[in-house]
Amino acid sequence: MEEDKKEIIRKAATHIMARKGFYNTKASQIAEEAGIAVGTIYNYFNSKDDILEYIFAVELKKRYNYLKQLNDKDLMVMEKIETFLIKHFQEIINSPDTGRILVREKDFPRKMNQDYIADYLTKLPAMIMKMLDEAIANREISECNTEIIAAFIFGAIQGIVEKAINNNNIDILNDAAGEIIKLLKKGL
Amino acid sequence: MEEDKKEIIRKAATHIMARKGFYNTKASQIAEEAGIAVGTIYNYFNSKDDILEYIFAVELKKRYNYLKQLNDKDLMVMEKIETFLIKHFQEIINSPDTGRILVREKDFPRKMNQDYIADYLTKLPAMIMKMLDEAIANREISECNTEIIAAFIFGAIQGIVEKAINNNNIDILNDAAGEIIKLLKKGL
Amino acid sequence: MEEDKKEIIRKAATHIMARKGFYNTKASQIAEEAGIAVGTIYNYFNSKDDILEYIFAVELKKRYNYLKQLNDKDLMVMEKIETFLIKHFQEIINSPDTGRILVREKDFPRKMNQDYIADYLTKLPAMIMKMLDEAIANREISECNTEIIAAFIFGAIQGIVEKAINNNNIDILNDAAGEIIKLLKKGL
Amino acid sequence: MEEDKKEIIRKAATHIMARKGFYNTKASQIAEEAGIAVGTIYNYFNSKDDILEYIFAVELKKRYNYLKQLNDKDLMVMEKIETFLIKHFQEIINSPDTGRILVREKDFPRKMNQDYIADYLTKLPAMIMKMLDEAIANREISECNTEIIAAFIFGAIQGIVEKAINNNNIDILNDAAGEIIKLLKKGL
DNA sequence: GATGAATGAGTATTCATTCAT
DNA sequence: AATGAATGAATACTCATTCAT
Repeated sequence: MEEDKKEIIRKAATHIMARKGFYNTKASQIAEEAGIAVGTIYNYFNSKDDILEYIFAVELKKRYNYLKQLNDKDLMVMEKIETFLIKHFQEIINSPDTGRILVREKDFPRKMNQDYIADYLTKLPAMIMKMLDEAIANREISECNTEIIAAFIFGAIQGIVEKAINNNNIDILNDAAGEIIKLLKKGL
Repeated sequence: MEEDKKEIIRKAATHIMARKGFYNTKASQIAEEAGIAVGTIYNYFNSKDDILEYIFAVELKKRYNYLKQLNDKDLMVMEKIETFLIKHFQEIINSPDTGRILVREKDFPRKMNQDYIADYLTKLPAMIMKMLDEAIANREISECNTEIIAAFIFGAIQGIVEKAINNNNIDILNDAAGEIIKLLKKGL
Repeated sequence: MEEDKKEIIRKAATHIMARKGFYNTKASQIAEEAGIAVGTIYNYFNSKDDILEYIFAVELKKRYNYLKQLNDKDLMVMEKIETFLIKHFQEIINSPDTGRILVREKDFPRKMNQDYIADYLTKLPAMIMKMLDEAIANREISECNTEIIAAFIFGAIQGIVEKAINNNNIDILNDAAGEIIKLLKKGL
Repeated sequence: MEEDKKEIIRKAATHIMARKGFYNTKASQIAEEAGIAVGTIYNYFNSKDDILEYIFAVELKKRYNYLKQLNDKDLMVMEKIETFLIKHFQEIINSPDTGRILVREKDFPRKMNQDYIADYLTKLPAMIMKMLDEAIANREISECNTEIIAAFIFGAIQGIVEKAINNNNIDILNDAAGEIIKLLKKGL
């Protein structure tokens, strides 16, 4: 029951913030979209900032779980990366609103303790870097500055998501994973 | 004289906005940093939004001019892209504050007529895409979806700039252009 | 409940605006006089302009209702005008603050849609003119330019109210209706 | 020379204030209309308030002089009043902008020492009252409350001027004096 | 738990006035 | 005397958050 209401608020907030941006989203608008009273929001979240944190937390958790599950499988590293990209893009296709928030609001100035946004920005690239290091060790790809390349890949993904959303052409995400992997496999 | 004052304000605003983000930057802080009165800001800009637009306009103009100049030279397309990347990263190294604003505030919801931020987001990737098309025509690189790849490259650049700034490690930008070009040359 | 709060604000605003004039009345002063927070004003009104409009709307409605009620009665036209004047002056005597605002702020430059101030200035004289036309038709008074005379009477009323308020001598309003009617009956 | 510049400013201010009202008239607009710099205004006036005072002062002086001149003539009192009304309306016809300011801004909250606006509001009705008293003494008109009737006449004049200006029909002022005098002669 | 009216701290912007040139 | 850039005090209005019901 409590989870339900929290989810309703998260979805309403995602809807509005994707369209107006965090700072132009009013608590009252979220409440209206959620079909509840403003006060109710504060029974589930401490602040507006908190809602944004939670949106990131949910997405981050999905990616974590997926990667954990992926690690147990017996796959080439580049295949893992590809599978992950496909999964990531799939999530964005399912909820472009969330996608827009992930790219737009990731640099949000933080004040909170639990910092899922910082995690998102730090840990995901770190995991990509780790996978690249592994791939080099396995001699799947040749030597490179994996820190730079990981940042490059992480940014590139964001760039494509942004392009897809701004152009209102979510479909390009379907081809994107393939195209990127092709580039990376050849290029690395 | 007028330009001087406008420049002073632009620099002060860049300084503060890079640290606090646009929405957490107060007009009074900009004035203090600039060593002028609050009212003076509004003798040179119509609004806070206007200042951000201007910051983008200045940077966009620099890139335009550089690319125009580059087009006259007799270079391979991939060399042009490389040269441009080096120039771009050099600018960021010279003013990381500006770099941070370019990546952070680019999705800023706009209200103004003159829209330099939108231009920055639209025209720069479009120019990269055009260069890629040219490179394919010249058989410098093999066929690919240039729209996706251009978005990929544009995003990747932002990702690296962001990483460099967030990690307070501007130096990686020195290597970044080379590393990226190596990847692209091989991969495309 | 909502009406109560709106009324409280209307009265507080009337009190201050009568003393300082619209432009020298601060939202904070109204709030203080009303014993509420500044923000609360804006839960009931969209703007300071809106409050002034509402003050006029309330008074206009009173006059309308009174005239409607008067029309059903079987009276000579000049008696109706006299009765209306008495009523009008009585309202001013009851709330000189409102009276002062009605005469002082009627030329307020308007920006709003609902325009009760314009109505007040247009419809009340129009009704007086209509009554005069009727009186001429009934041969109660002789021919005259009713447009001019209506403007004359409407202005005259304001002049007396202003005089009464400026001289801090509200009592003259008690005699005013009689004196005016005497003049009009003889003069028209 | 100094008078010239002061006159230019007075006229420019009259033009703008008649259209926008005192509080919506900016010093910069007056300067622009006058074809001078903002600073120059303050070489001739101490403040914006001061300009409005001056506008009233000029008009008040005209009426004074006219009345003084009128007193020397051998006329019935009611003829004097009529002549004065004609003169007053003539001035308004010549400069409706000034007319609008006289009626609109007369209740302007004063802060200054020299107070021509207060004079205008006090002395002109007082002079009308004095003339009425004289007329009663001469048995030109019958007994009445001259204070009320003076306020009535003064307000009535304003009402007609306002009507003429609001309806953009200055011409009714040509008939107004006659119509009013007819009413007063018969009615008093 | 849900509500939504009340709160009041917070800020962009304006504009009369000044004064160095 | 004329200028107009610089000033900064002043204020309407917003909106996240609270809390009595």
